[in-house]
Amino acid sequence: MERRNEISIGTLANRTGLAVSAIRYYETQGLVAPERNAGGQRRFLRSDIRRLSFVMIAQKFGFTLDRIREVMSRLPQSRTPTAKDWTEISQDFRAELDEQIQALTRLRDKLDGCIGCGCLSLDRCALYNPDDVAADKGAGPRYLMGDEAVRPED
Amino acid sequence: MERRNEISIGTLANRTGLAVSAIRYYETQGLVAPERNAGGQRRFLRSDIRRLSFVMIAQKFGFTLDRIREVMSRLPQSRTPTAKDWTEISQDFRAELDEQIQALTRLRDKLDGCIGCGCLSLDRCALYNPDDVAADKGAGPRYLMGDEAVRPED
DNA sequence: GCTTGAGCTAAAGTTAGCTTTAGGAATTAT
DNA sequence: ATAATTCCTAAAGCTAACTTTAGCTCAAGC
Repeated sequence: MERRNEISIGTLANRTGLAVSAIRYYETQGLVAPERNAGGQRRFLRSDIRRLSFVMIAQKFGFTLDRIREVMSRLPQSRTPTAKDWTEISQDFRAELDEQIQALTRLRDKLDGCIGCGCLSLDRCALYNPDDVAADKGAGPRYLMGDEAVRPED
Repeated sequence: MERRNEISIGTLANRTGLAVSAIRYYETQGLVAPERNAGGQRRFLRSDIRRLSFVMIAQKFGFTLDRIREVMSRLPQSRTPTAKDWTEISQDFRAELDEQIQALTRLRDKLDGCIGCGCLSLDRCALYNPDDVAADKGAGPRYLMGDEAVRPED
């Protein structure tokens, strides 16, 4: 039975458009924390619809689930988050999003310079500098170029 | 022996900062196509330094290896690419990059509206519309919200 | 001419973000 | 009361972009 203010995973899936499997996965990642009923089935709160909507929006912005969990951890634990609570953490994202846009724009402007000069591979190229976009999750140094031996005809 | 204009995988790795294993992987993905010497070892051209530099730059912009291979396939096959060739395909990227920046900016502006109204989860929310950033590689519908049952206190 | 470093292949492992599968158990509908 | 849904867990699979490992060969230096 779905009691007032309690919903099943299927209902939550329908409301959010997420797959049931995705919601279960989000639980393992600490993004929602449903209770269980007598039969062991998950019982979510209606406010979890908003919670997962927030997750989906943040993902559209390119944030990782880890980062999203971090930001959401700033929501009050003791009570159901209000509209104001959501607004506040949204502003955090807004700031990061701005940075990301700016980083991408800077990179684009550098590329413009390189298109002009046609080098694209010499170590004096502006793209050489790693003052870049986002965090590269991969391992290793990954620096660009350093190709002093390339001659014009290469 | 490294003959004039032929370099080993190790040399290429040093010049680009890439790991040897990454270069081998790029070969499987059709991003470079080295020849082999008598002993079966890869022999790259010096111009491959520029090729891989281009790959690295494009990756910074967030392009997938598949997309990069596609764009690079427009380079001349019959001769070593000139600076002008590189400039031309760079402009393709430049255009896509612009679109991406604009999409992100639009999304940010929508978020601004939502921060203002504090809804963040109602189906009249601007973030509901999927005129979005990039292609979502994942499967499934993935629409946002549609949460008519959420009441103010949720 | 032999030791050591560089290279080779094939296969398995890694992270993120999920989905799919298999085999049961709980709910809901009739 | 029984059939049809829905849900459960655990484990394996998937894509991207690589790395790691194992076991072996090649090439370069002394």
